[in-house]
Amino acid sequence: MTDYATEKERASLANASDILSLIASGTANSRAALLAASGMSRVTVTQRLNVLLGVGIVEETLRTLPSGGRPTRVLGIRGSAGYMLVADIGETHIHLAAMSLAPDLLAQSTIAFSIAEGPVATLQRMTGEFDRLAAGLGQGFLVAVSLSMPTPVDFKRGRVVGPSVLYGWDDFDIVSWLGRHYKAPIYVENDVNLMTIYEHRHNFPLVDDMIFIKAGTGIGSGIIAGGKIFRGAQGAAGDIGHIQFNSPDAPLCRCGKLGCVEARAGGWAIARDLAEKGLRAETARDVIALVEMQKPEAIMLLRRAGQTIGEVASDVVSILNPSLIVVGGMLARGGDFLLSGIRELVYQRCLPLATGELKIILAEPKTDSALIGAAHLVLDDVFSPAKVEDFLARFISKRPS
Amino acid sequence: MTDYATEKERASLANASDILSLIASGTANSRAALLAASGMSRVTVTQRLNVLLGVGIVEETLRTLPSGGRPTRVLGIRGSAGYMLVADIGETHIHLAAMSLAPDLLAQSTIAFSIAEGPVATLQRMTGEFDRLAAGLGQGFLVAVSLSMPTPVDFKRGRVVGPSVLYGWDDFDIVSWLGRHYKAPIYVENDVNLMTIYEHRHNFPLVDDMIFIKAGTGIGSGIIAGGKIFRGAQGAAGDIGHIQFNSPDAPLCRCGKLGCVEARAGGWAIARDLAEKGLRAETARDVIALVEMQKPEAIMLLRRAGQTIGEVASDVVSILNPSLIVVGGMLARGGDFLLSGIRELVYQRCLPLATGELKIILAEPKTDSALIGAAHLVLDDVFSPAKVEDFLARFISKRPS
DNA sequence: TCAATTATGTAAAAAAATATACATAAAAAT
DNA sequence: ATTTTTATGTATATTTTTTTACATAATTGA
Repeated sequence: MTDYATEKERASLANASDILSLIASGTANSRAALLAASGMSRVTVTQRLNVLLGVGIVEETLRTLPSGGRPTRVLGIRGSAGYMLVADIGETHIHLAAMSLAPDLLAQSTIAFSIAEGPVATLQRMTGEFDRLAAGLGQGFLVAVSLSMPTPVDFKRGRVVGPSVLYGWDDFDIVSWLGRHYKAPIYVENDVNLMTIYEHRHNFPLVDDMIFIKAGTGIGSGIIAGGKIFRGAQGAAGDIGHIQFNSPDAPLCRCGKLGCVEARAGGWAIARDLAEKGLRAETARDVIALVEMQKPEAIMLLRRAGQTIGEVASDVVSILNPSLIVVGGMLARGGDFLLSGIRELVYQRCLPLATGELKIILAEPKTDSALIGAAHLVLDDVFSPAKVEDFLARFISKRPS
Repeated sequence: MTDYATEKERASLANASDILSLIASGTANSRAALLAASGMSRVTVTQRLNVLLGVGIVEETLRTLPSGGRPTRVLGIRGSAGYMLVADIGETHIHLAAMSLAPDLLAQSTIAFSIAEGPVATLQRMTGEFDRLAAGLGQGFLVAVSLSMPTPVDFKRGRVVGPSVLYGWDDFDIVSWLGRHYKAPIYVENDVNLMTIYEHRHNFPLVDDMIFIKAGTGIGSGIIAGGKIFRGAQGAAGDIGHIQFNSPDAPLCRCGKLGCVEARAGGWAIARDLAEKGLRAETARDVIALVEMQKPEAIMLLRRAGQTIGEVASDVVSILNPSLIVVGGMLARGGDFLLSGIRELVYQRCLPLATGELKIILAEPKTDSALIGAAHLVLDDVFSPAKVEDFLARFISKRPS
């Protein structure tokens, strides 16, 4: 008898998946909108939605929308229906967290990390910490694990690729390793792409074509093309830090080439130039500290860095014609000192057609944007039309009943 | 009685639209594949497919695929089910054609054109010529009209945008004007994007991320990102001709800026430099003629142009990480003299991660690739899941019965 | 040649979805 | 307060789709 009921439930849930996807993506957030968006009859929508409400993956929010008549009751994913484990691996620390499906931070912690540590030891310590965080939540459904890496990542294969600052991680099969520990999808993505996803999903969900530039110790960017993150063939898209400009004084980059953007405008390059002038600076943070102390040398170099970034940004604008550029990373805390140079070069170099509607703005300083981006990445993928059915199957079989 | 039958037919056709879309996109090309791809039952697929075969929009091709058992009968759009009117507006001529849905050339003609002529007079002459071409086909179903423009185009709005070489076309509502003459969708797109679509759909349909560079009198490019043409916010994406490089000898560009790629490596720039050296050259064609005559000056300048294009191509590779770059346009007829410089700079400047799998090749010389691209654009859009239903409705109401 | 394999068609029964018609609910507009 | 408007629920008849079961078709491989 129970078996029969479960069978029934399984079948209903499979059918309900397209509705769940519409709700999760924000395409439709009410019964009326679901009717229009799904093309199904009201009876069917009602019935399937009730299944989703019944198993607790969707909820009626407290919010309503005025409609001219009876207000629309807003539907949404139930944040507490499951949790994600996310981690942002930096160059000195790893920031770990458990997040709800809202996505909201449920619990977090930070552990030390050395780029020399190697993947196995690191992942072992991470799973230990993840397990501790998860235990604090009590029972719950693990939706996915999602990692932010400070290196290029081949997203499809779930691996660090290319010469990386992380020793021993190149081509290490992170997904398989973590897959032995967690029976849930594992995502691995580059930190700049995740910060880009955060800015897009969290702040500018309606902008279809935008760029996020991270100006920190290094310089990188992420691309939203047609509303989706664009990764390129190897996941290396947006790598603007090592675009070269010729000039008589082209400085040597840490990649071994001359005149890279990063060697001119990255935090480490500015720190190098400041040190030459006798000021103590090693990191992007030090540079910003000096700028905030109004040191003229630091301000001048940050302005010049803005121009260099503007030079490469103008290439990006000519090639991609975005409608928005968001500038983040530690150097963005230098505010207009950085931004004005970027704007100057972009408006000087690009054709009016491309700059007419273009906005170039600063990101809010936010230390955990990659972490939240990692959560958004999970939600976008797990609830996508192609995968939502798998999600639901896992959800009903694993949820505490 | 006939009314009832028509009602029935209409309803069946609306349901059959998703199957038509799968066939047209190449996602499924057999009954078995349709079963798998559509998720519908065999009975339903058979029935709907029979409707499509019955009205003559789909056909069983002569081709079969070995399967290990009974061979798969391959399905496809019936080429003669309708025709498209396409035109490639160049700077001195307009190339017009009627094309089948294959897409194959059914009839074509060329008329003179002056960039000073203005849109109304031009479109009037074009419709006259289109009507003549269509009359030669006898009765038939007009699927769409599609135009290739030698200027930036805002595809969504169907208009020429930005300062253009065509006087009076800027912001002229081409779609509305032609819409009064033809009761069919009207498409207007930039020629480089259409050449890009041609290369992608015709030669490299499986490549998801590629760039087409047109090196002719001017220099432009088109971007395929995630398997689709990428246009950017204003349709200006791929505009690499006016990316600037600093150098002491930066030449003046026709856009008014100094040091643009086009002013260094465009056909007009090379002709300018050749003329300075006493050789007679005005167009990209003249330049290639001199190269084919083995004139050392011309070869040298073409090589150098290749390096300049390689410089901007390396920016594109860093930003987009494509897996293929196709180089076309008149200058591409210079073969390795152009290509080697491009390759040299890209491999020198880009990180191995981005260049490891990258292929850089020449396009086949083909004068009507924009024209065929214009046809592919129509087919991709008209049979897209979102629009295929409209297509079918128009098809049954207008087809000769 | 014959078995194995995959492709494809279809009748009949069962299941699912829709259309129709009639409800109630909760706000804004009057 | 009452009407209007939009949101939403549901029983019933009807229509559509799927499932099941049994076919035939056209190859490859033993």
